[in-house]
Amino acid sequence: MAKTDKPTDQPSDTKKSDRPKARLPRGLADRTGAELSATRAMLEKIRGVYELYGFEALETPAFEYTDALGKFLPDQDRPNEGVFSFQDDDEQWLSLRYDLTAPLARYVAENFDKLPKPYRSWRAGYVYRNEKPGPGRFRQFMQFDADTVGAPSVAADAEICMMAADTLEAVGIPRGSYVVRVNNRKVLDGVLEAIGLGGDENFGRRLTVLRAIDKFDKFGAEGVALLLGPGRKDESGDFTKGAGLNDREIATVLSFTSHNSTSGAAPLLDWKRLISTSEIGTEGIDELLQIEELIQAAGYSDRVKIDPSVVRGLEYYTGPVYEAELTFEITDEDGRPVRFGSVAGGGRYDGLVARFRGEKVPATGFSIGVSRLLAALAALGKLDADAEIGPVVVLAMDKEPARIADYMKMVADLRANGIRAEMYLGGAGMKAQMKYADRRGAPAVVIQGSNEKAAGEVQIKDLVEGARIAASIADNAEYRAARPAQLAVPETEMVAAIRAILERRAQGTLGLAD
RNA sequence: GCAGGUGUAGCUCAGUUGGUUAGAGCGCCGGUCUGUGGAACCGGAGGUCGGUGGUUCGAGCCCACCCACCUGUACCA
Repeated sequence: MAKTDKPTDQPSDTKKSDRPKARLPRGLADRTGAELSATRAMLEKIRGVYELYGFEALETPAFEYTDALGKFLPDQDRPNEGVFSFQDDDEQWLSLRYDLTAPLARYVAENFDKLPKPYRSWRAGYVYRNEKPGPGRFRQFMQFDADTVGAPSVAADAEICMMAADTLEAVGIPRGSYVVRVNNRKVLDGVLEAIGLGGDENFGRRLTVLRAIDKFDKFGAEGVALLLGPGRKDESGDFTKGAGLNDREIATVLSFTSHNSTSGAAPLLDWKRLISTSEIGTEGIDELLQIEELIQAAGYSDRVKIDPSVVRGLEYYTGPVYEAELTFEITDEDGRPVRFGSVAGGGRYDGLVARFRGEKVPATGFSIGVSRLLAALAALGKLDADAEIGPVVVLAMDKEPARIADYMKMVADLRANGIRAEMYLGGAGMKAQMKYADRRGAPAVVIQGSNEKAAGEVQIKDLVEGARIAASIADNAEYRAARPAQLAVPETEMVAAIRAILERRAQGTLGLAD
């Protein structure tokens, strides 16, 4: 920008206070190079597993009619509570999807007659939730779902649990560093019945109890007991009201849910005796026994385990529920342990399609939180995070049109040979151009001033090698004079020389681990 | 939503008992340089001190309200 001595020379006709502030809305994120390619690679791996299991692709739009999405209808005062909503020309409410299951239910209901049953599909895409963002929690995030619609058998549930395990391993989570935990909502219902919380009038308290159980991994048995009983006070002194159960009832609930993940039929049979008075509970246990049997037969017992503390979506799931949890711990930069917890979850939702069709359509599905899984992989060091190799940069040493044409020709030659290349298009001098090339991650630059031009040569500098050599040169004058990792070649050999550098770089990357 | 905390340049922070034109380091942009990334030197951009209102001759500093962010918690399809 030109030097100015008067503020009236402002190039913009807007006053500073009128200019918008360049800022990202909270809870959203920009993503660039390495992260994007890592995401792409991960999505490909997940897709590979899903398709191997026989699921087919489906894409639905980012928004739907609000009533098709479910119970989160906007009201006049707070139309965007929880979901982002807006009105169409004809006043109908539309909402951004908050998961990929509700749109699937709509799609299946709308196309029911055309689809093979069971219908097995996968979907990947961004979903939107208008809630308070936090670390690792965004208002736009990606999910990757697979669902089987029209299959009443628990074999469909067992299959999805096994697929979840295969998927986590495919993206690089080692066996033993995760567990897929399975429960059955019917068992929890049976427990609730056993402590006298059956019936419509206890709906609210049932929710409170289930929410308390869901906090097991966060607060432990004592914390959950407080939430089941009188309530719990957190670190800031804020108080959470409890479910008001008495000691015996609390003990009953905990006798189920405080078990760690298990496998084998024995504990299940114990639990079955405990809730033998409850018909629904007994049914739930029987389903879990079947799942356990299928999992054992397929050899997944070390990865997929029964765990009666899994709760998941409260008013949503009707049978088996599952959750994939990462079990390793990582410490953050402050040395505090970070748990990633659940990276995927799902369950059976026999009521969702019925909303549209009246008749029950049993379905079971599973959703991976792509962003969270990606963060976990990054922490594990499992991301293919080789820094992207930038383009070869041809420096614009002279700015006359004829010379620019020369540089453009060089770039064209490189591109014709499949080498990523560009001419420096900015207005700055050579030093700034070198900085630019450095920042772009360029493997090499091509330099041709008038001297080189007269000699029919170009200077080619290997930036990676150059940086290495430069590290041992302290004095600036010496550094400049040395021109490290730079060689002059005839113009006709420019492409070959660049290619040699790129090949050396590609090999060097493998050995750079030390 | 609730509870607690924090707001001065892109980042990390100074800023006297309230007193002229709000500073530093790092970063950023450019130059010194027919030339070379890092280093050095020189120059530059960048702040209505989170916002609004109040007290005062005078507010970055005091008061009120609001907003944003952080931590915990609630909710989470």
